This record gives sequence, C-alpha cells and structure tokens, in this order.
Amino acid sequence: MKASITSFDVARLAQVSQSAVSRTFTPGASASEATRRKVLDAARMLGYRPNAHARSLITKRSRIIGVVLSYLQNLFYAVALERLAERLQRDGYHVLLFVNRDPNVDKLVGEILQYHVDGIVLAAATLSSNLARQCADASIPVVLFNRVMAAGSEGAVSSVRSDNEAGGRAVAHFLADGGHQRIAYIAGNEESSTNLERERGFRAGLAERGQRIWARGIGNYDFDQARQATRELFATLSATVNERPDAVFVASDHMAFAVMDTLRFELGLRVPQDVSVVGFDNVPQADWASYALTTVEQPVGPMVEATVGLLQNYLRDDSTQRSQNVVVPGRLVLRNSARMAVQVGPP
Amino acid sequence: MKASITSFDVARLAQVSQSAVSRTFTPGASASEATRRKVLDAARMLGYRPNAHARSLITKRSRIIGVVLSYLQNLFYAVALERLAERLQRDGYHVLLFVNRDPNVDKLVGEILQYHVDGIVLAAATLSSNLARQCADASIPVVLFNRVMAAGSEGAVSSVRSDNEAGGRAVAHFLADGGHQRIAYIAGNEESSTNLERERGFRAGLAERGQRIWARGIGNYDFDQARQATRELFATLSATVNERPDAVFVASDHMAFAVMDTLRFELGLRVPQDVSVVGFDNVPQADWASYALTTVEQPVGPMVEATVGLLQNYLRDDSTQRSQNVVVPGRLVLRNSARMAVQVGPP
DNA sequence: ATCCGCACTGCATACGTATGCTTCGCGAAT
DNA sequence: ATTCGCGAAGCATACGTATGCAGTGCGGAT
Repeated sequence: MKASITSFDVARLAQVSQSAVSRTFTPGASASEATRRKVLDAARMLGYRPNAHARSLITKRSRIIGVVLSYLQNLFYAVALERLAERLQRDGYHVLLFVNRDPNVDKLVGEILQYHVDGIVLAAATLSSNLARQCADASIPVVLFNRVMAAGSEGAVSSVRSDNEAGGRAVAHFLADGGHQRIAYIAGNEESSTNLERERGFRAGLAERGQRIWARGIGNYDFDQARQATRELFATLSATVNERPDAVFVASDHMAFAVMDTLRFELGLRVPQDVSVVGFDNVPQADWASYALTTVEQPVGPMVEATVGLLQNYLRDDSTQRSQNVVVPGRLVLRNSARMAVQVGPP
Repeated sequence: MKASITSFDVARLAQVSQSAVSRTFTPGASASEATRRKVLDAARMLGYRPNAHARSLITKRSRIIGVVLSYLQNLFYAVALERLAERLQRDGYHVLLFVNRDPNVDKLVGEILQYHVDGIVLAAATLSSNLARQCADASIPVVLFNRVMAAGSEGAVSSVRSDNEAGGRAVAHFLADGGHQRIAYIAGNEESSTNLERERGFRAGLAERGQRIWARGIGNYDFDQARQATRELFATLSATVNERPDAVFVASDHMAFAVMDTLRFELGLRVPQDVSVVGFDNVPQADWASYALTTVEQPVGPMVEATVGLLQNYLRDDSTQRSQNVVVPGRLVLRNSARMAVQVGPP
C-alpha cells in the first residue's frame, strides 16, 4: 500500500507525462480532451488528489484564509463564522481557524503566517502595528471584522463593521422619545472600538434630546459580568422607584439576555413595564419569544459579503492597494423588550 | 522588498549553512548554542518564519486537523469547536474548518484530503464507507464527534459520544417517577445516531415504568421545525386537558427552547406546572433563568479531550490501529422546567 | 602520543507540483 | 509545395525545507 499517490503514478498509468496530469488539474491549462479523459480515469482508479502543499509551494497561493476569533459563545460570531466559511468554500477557499480569548494575537498571527495564508480575518481582536506592517510587507491582506484599528496604526489593514455610532444614536432617540427619563448604559469591553463607537453615538443621541446617561455599568461583553453589573446598577439606586433606571441600553444582545434575566427573575422587575431593555447585534435568540429583544441589527450577511469582497479585491490585483474601511448600515429592530412612543394615529 | 524570506536568506546573514537554520527551527535537532543564537538573531532581523507547506511536504505531517460541522447555531457545536480548536493549538495543531449543512460530506472530505491533514473530526456528519476506506488507506485517522457510524461500515473510523441511551432512559425514569402520565417525544433528525440512541433509551426507560410514548413529533434538530411540531402535538390533542401531553422530552436543548417558547407564549401553557419539558445537551443557555431547562448533560470538555486523545494516539504510533468508540457518561441536570417527584423526607 | 568517540556542520538530495521552453504534428494560407 | 501558426505534450527546473551522509575538530582515555 503506497503511502501517497503522486501525479507521477497517475501519469504512468495514463501513459502520459507528469506535466499532462498537472495540466488536467490546473484550470485554464492547455490539454486535449483525449489526454484529459485518460488522466481523469487513471486518477479516479488510484484515488489521486493533488497535494495542496506542493501546489501552494510553487504557486505561492494557499487558498487558505486565516480567521481569528476570541469566543463563539456569542452567537453573533458563531453565525458570522458559519457564513464566512461557507462563502469562502464556494470560491474554493478554506478557513484555518484560530481561537484565543486573549486579544493579543501577535503570537497567533505569527503561527498563521507560517501557512502563507492568502488573507487574514480578525474578529474581536486587534493587531499590533508592528505585525500589521509585517503582513503588509508579505502582501497579505488583513480585514478586521466588527472592529477597527486603533488610531495611528491604520493604513495597513482594512475593516468591516456596522454603523455602531448611528446605532447607538438611534437607540438613544428611541428610548428618549419613548418617554424614558433615567436611561442607563452597560458597556462591553471599554477599550474595544465597538463599545467606544456605540457609546459615543448613544451619548450624542441623548444629548440631542436634552438627556444624559443616568447610570453606567461594565459588562465586558460577558454574560456573568453583565449580570453582576445589573445587580449593582439596581441595588445601589433602587432605594426609591424614582431613582432606579427605567431603561437600559446594553452594548450586546448576549449581555442583554443576562440583564433581562437578572431584572425579571432576580430583582422581580417587569420588562418592559418597569424597565426597558435594548441590545445590539440582533442575534437569532433576540427573536425568541422569551426575550423578544428590541435591538440594533448587525447585518451578518452584508458584513460577510463585504469581508470576502475586500479579500477578493486584494487577491485579484496585487497592486499595493490602499486599506478600506467599510461601514454597513444596520437598523433598529423593534420588538417587545422596550416601551415605545405612543403612536398618534391619523385624525 | 523581497516577497518571501527563506532559510537561505537567514543562513547568508548568519554566516551559516541552510541546514543550520533548519536545525535551529527543528526541535530535537543537533545545533550548538552559538549557531542557534546567530540564526535566531538573523531570523528576527529578517522576520523569517519557516514555510509550513515546504515543511509538511517533506515531513509528511501538516499539523492540521480538518473539522467538519453542519451548523453553529446550536451552541453545543459552537462551544465544542471553540474548545477543540484551543486544545489543538496548545499541542501545535491547527484547525481547518469546513461547514456544510448537507450531511453528505464526501465531496468536502475530498477537499480536505488535498491538504494532507493529520486527522479529521466529523461533527454532525457521517461518511460514506467508501471514503472512510480511502482515509484509512491514507492512514488519516477519522473521529466522529457526537455521532457513530452506521452499522456495517465501522472499522475504519473511531467515534466519541456521550451515553445517549442511558440519558434517554434517565429522562424516562425521571418523568415517570415525577408522576407524568402522558409523555411526548420530539425527535431530532430521525436517521441520526444521536436521535436513534436517545429515543431507544427513552422508550426502554418508559417501558420499565409500564408506560409508552403518548405522542411524538419531529423537529429535525431545527428551531422552527420544533416549534411547528409543538403546535401540532398540542393542537390535535388538546381537545380536553386530559388528552394533552403533560411532559415533553425534546431531543436537543436547542429545540427545547423553541418548545418552551411555543408552549408559554403561543399556547398559553405554563412550564412546568402544565407541561414539563426536558432537553438534551446542557448548552450554556439551559442555565439561563428564562428557561432553567432540566436536561441531560453532554460533557463537552471530556468529549473534546477524548477526541484529541484518539487523534494523538493514532499519530504517536502509526501502527494500523483499530478503531475505538469512546462513550462519555453524562448526567441529568435538574432545573425547573420539569416537575419532580415529591421528596419524602426522613421520619 | 595515539586513537576513539562525540557533537557539530555542510553538502546534496528528496518531497510533489506548476510552468517556461522546446519540440512535434497538423491544418491552413499563400 | 512550402511556410506559418497553433494547440498539445514532454523535459527540466524551481518552490523552501528536512535529513542522511561524510567530514571536521576537540576532548578524553589508554
């Protein structure tokens, strides 16, 4: 039993040269129909498959995209990964997956570079400018997914994200217009660009309605920490009903679920009658009846499409392309976790 | 700007041979401390990283594990993937990810084989015996995760799963002992081994208590289909309260959430007062207060550990190893979605 | 003083494929 | 009839690394 079937084995059986075998498996190469058939028959008999490593060694293209993410518990990333992998497969690319909770991905990207990937997608992770430069030098396109580079180190990497600032502003307007007076905010990771942008838009929107944040907690995009933040927010301030927040904007759906559960089952408050809750992401669970979460959509489909588009662009013409920052619009999805402004019907 | 830094470049700068460079980066190779330092310095200056493709071409080991799964919406698989990837990274392996909803993975595994992966993990997917043989011929270990091979085609592939049959039986005993009289079952994909085993154990357990399944629906492991199945189960039978199921065992947590939401918010029934619901998997959401789902645990940690163990075993001694079927025990996790037997205290 | 063993290094080759270059054969154009 | 063009196939080489083999120098044992 031979360990590995090579193109030479196929060539021998098909009575042709190794070149002919290679050409039959290389799209666009010149080979006659007769040769092609002989080769394919022989290949089928032997169970031959071209060795991807040898191929990428010489073509300098691996058809592999490195994807880094820090957690899959948040369905937003799980769904994004699922879509991204499927989309890339359709184009003949494959995903090399890297998971690490630690947002310092430099060591990891080092490992990725060994595989000479054709592109890198970083979700929920940022990159040192040093490493970003290395990637640019090796002309490997890097796309930040749902994150943007810290100021000063742009230029080498592109990014795809939804309009976090507009989303935050829309929530502010929605809550203020709904008659809420004491609006709280529970932040995600405070250094993340997503949180910064959402909070900035939120504050701006409140200001436009003559309000400001009533109270603020930190959930770090984590379920348990969000629960804890909710407790603190409502424990210290709930001396009187009039001091307790009447609305909470949570920086992600994943945390919003924790907030709702804590409010309802631990603090005995009703949502939305006593407290309105609004999230961000519109993950599938937000539509589940137990939560019916009003939230800002992050449109996974368009975001994935934009990511693939950026990568493809880069691969097509390897001219030193400028980095691009794509912003996909999202919309506020109204459900039943937040009180709404009274609709004024037509006269 | 050179496109790619090779070991020759490093060798030239460090004033040594290419072999010396290779040996410094090959653990266990013989190289003096002085040489090693010179090489590492030069490598750092140039930003050199060994080319993984060239390396695996000659060592015949790619340090890549192919992982196939069909959906990530079910958090059980998302969490398993997260753990598996992290675990493999610790050992210097990396995950090449393949997603397809279609359980026919033959074409996909063909693509995987091109990369000469060191192993394949199939989650929620099965393999044609033909392809299984090809993998065995190429001495690539295959591990089915949470699934087992159809009878007749075992031998080439190993598997890791929890004790589905014991779990189903435990649920049956628990519900019967809790005083339920009309116990329904909502199946997953009817052909999947997980569903077959869980249902077999469940039926056996009911029989041991002198009961049988009162009604049965099919959810195909899908949220919406589970919702629909619930509607049908309770619409056709709810003419009188005495004909309606008083308990439902659902083949997965993911579907169980749909069942609970439908019962509560669409049919106006209380859980667990009117209907008890029990799931399977113990995903993180099962612990969320809105559901507090009583369920059978599938211990992800031990299952991942067993999977990696099987792969490592195979890689260590490449002797033609017999396939192994590991069964990890799980336990029934009691929460509040199902009525419990009255506890008889000490006299 | 001689020999042996040992740690280290360099040379050369192999891994499996893609592709430039050359050659070949055949049909069409003049 | 000769030439030209063109598609097709083979030869040879390159991609970047690991490793068997031979050679070198050095320390220690006799």
